[in-house]
Amino acid sequence: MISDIIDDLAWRGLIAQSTDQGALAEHFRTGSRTLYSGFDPTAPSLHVGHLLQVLTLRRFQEAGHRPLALVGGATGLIGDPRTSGERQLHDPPLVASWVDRIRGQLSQFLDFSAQHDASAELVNNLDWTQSMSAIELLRDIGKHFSVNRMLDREAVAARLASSGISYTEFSYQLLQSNDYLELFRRNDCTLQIGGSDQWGNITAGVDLIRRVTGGHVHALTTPLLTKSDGQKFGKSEGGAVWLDPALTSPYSFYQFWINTEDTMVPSLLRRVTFRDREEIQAIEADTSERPQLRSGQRALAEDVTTLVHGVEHTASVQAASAALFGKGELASLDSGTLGAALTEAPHVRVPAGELPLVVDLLVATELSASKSAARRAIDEGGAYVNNVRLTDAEWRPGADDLVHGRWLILRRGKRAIAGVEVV
RNA sequence: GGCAGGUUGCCCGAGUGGCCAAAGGGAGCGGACUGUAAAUCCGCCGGCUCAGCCUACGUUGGUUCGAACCCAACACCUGCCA
Repeated sequence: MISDIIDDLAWRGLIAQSTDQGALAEHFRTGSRTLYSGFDPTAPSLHVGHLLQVLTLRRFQEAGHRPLALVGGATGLIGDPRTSGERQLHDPPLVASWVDRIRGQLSQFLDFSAQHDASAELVNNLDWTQSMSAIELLRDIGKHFSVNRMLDREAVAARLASSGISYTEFSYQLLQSNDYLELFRRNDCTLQIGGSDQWGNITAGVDLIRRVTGGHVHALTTPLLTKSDGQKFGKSEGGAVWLDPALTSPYSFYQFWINTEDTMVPSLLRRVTFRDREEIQAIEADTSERPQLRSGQRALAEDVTTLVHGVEHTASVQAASAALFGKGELASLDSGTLGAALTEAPHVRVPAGELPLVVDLLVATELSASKSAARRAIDEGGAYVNNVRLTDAEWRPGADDLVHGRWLILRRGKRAIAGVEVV
């Protein structure tokens, strides 16, 4: 157990902003506390961007505190203002189905049977928001909010200056603040954590609690993960990296972390793994001395994939990655190893007989988005079959080209590999 | 409600009758280098039955041999006024 959780978070680079850090540290040093973080159901799954919050809840729990994971069944129906523009409202039944899926995902990261007072709990703000009347919201909650201050919030200000903002989204802050108030009353919850973009919403809750109850509670935000060029972290091949294996396969998930750029390895190891300081510092040293070994990326990918997909899947995708990206010839792998590796990677099955044109196979395996893109890849010298560069877009593989009589290994560029199994 | 401006490809943005699948930038992709990294350089970057054709510049209709560009109506956005 970590004796000083706040100190540990600071070392890990997980504190972007907080209310009085001395008081916060003291608060968590002197007893088992309850904290929460909220997750709005805006999609059927959480993605890697949410991971930081979930794992930070877990760190608090491992330090003996009680985490509440809130799913925004109510706030998800409203939508937190984004600078980019008004969100599209989703139908309540759809949001409800997302709530269920996200509850399941959250539950795998926290311990619900913990001893003492540290057992985690899942809560849904729809439970207390649904029954609230308009009068209650406006009189009991709204009266404590200054529109002047709400307008100062970055996302709101940006929207006012550009596309405008609906009353619906403008009201979001009231609901989130009320969540904090509710959890403070029900569970003596005294800390809310979130991404640094949530600072305004969280401190609004802190203020509300003080005004309504006189109570003093805390706020802590984690830095948003960004790449070295300032780009948003967590996108892969144009899409989000999801935690749901049906949306992002464990193989792709593992590959995402393996491809982490060197400069991000130290901060990610600290932020998303549970290794201790000595170990992380050793890995960092090794990564800077012998970066080509990618030991930091490997540790990172292994740990995060294990957290999200479990030990077994991690072992499978590690073996697959080692086979597909190993130095040896793919054809020298035995049939079982190759088959297992290609099954983890994206793959398609085609019937024996005359095989499709290679451009069609590139599309079928989603290595290329269209036939034009596939032809382009071949023209540019970026497409390979069985590690041999293709030169003819009209090429059609024959029986002789199959490895072990039934496999074709397709590759686009250096990293994207897919299998074709002839059955 | 009135007046003005705007709506272009994944994003930003130029284009105001034929030379426009549409400048430039970003993102993305490939190649070279390397380490499944970053940076850099080069190339690509709507689709297809690919020397051609089809879709596309808010929507619908019109003018024209020909429209992203002109006209009309509608929708939405922004600003100013009420």
